Amino acid sequence: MDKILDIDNIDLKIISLLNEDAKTPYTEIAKKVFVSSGTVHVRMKKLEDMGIVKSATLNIDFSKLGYDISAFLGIYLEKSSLYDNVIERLKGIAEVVSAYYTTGNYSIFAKIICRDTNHLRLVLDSIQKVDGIDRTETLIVLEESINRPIQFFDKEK
Amino acid sequence: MDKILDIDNIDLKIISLLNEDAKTPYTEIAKKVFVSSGTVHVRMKKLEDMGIVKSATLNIDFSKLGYDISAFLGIYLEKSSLYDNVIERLKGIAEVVSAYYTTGNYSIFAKIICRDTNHLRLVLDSIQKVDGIDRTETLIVLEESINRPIQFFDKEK
DNA sequence: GATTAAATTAGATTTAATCTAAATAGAGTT
DNA sequence: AACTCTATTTAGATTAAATCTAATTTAATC
Repeated sequence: MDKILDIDNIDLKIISLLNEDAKTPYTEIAKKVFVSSGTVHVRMKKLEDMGIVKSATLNIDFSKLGYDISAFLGIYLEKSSLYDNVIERLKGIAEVVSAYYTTGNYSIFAKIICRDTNHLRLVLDSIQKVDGIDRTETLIVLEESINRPIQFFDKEK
Repeated sequence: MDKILDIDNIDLKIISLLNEDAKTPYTEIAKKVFVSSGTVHVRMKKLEDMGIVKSATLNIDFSKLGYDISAFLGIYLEKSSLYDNVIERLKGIAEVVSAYYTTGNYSIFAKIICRDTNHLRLVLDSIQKVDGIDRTETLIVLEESINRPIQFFDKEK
């Protein structure tokens, strides 16, 4: 029953290598993991079928694309029962890239990405207008010091 | 001088499409953007050379890999001048996946991913032992309701 | 409208992905 | 231990894509 039991070290190594660069050819992965490229295919197919590997995305430097400001938002709701409604509304705001239900003071914890301070102001306005949102606290990101995938294998040690 | 001027709608469409699925063949991207696959290559090479597209990573369902708990940490430092030192120490903790310098109360805002509550406790312990960290506030993620890339083109409208 | 520079394209070549069938390895049974 | 069944891995063949090059088209400037 436990999905984790179906995953061995070969799977984890494949995931780790592809997580560093998802465009690495399976033939190259195969060499590093000491199996055939066919096996890499079979394993990746399994991982995708199991829903463990969902897709591959680009790692984009948004600031170089003119999206210079990102911010975390702590959102307070009027009633916590409004959670689902508010999430649906947030999905309609393109600048919202993530939203979480978390323990702590906030009802919703979200992240937004904007071009500049003016754009940020517009986005905050549209979020504050969403029915059910009481108030928000904004943590503007001034520096991203760490941003990396989980490390399954400790390289240092 | 402005990097954004070098980027046109073709670039943005290519990025958008590949951001949904980075493994989409360039030939297929080419059809959707109405250019040749050679152009997609040239554009992607340009975007990579400019550092706009940094790499491609897998989108992994960590809970299915046994990493069931993620949490945001608001970290208070004894002195804000200790920022760089503390970041270096956090880089040594495998479970820390991101860390930011933000406005607001916290000196550092970080995210960690753990297997279970016991693992979380161990990681929090090791973080609280880092020299320079005064105290931490933990926001445990109970549900991830939104997690998506920026949408350059509004699909809804 | 001619000239130059830049970007795009088609087509050839190299490389990788994918598929299939055979070989191997593993687990359980007698 | 030999046998059977099953699952996994592999090599090799086929299909498809990436990559490279040279030619063409497009755009910009005079």
